[in-house]
Amino acid sequence: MNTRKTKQKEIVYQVLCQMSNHPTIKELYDVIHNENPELGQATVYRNVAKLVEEGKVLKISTPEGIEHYDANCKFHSHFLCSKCHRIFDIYTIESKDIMKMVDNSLHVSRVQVLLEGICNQCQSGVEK
Amino acid sequence: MNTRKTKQKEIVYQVLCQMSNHPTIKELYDVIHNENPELGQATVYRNVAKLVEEGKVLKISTPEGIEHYDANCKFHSHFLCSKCHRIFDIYTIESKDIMKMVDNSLHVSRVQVLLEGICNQCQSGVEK
DNA sequence: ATCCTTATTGATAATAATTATCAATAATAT
DNA sequence: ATATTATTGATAATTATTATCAATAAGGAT
Repeated sequence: MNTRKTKQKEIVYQVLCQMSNHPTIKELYDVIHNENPELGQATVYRNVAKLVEEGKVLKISTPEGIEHYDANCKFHSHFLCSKCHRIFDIYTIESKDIMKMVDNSLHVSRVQVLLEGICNQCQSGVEK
Repeated sequence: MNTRKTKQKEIVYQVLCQMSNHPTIKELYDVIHNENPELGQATVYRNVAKLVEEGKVLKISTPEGIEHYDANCKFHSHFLCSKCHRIFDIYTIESKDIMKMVDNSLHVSRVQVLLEGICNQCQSGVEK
């Protein structure tokens, strides 16, 4: 007996799966806590960390500091809007095409591509 | 008169330029503070942030949480070793090749590529 | 060169994010 | 059903970053 299946961990994972906006821990916790007031935030931290270790959840690091999380672990890239700070998915980049550009003596287990710029909506003047 | 040239800012930049190991703020501060005991850490935080804004310094975000900084702003990618946690430069990836894979209606101002894996040295069993 | 204005600094307090602690609870092997 | 111990919940502790504010100094004006 080394790792146990708990209601809390299942809730954390399920809620994250339903969120497609790459939430921060805080945003994830708020949603979870709303429907499960007894589920504490330390538990959210612990379980998200475990899910990341297990490879079931992706941690997205941006230059804006706070980490975002994504239950979609199939390779894809992200676009961060410097204005509205939202993260969008980019599916047109293939990891194998990036790997072609890397010396194959390197043992690469993960590739993360982050684009930064102004999203179409912010570009077209729709103000915050 | 809007922004001033200060000794402190110059020191922060020069020391970072001499460090090729992508230091964290703490590592940068330690080196700076060693030779300039009067230069406080809030000043390092402030000036690094300014240099990043001005585009003279690059902020590198990794899934390990803390930010690293790089005075080399010419496009290049990074390889993070999951074992020794060092960051290596990768020069074989071209940003224009990545941009070819992105819908060109998107206004992209920066591209960040991070590879994760085990570096050659850790791979070959040289223990920590 | 001296004076003025105010951006910047240094020291530290405040805030925010994350991790550690620990008794109580609950998952699972026996 | 019982025993073992991983996990939880609540909170304290820690760490990282930002804000505050009086003192300093950059650099334009005189």
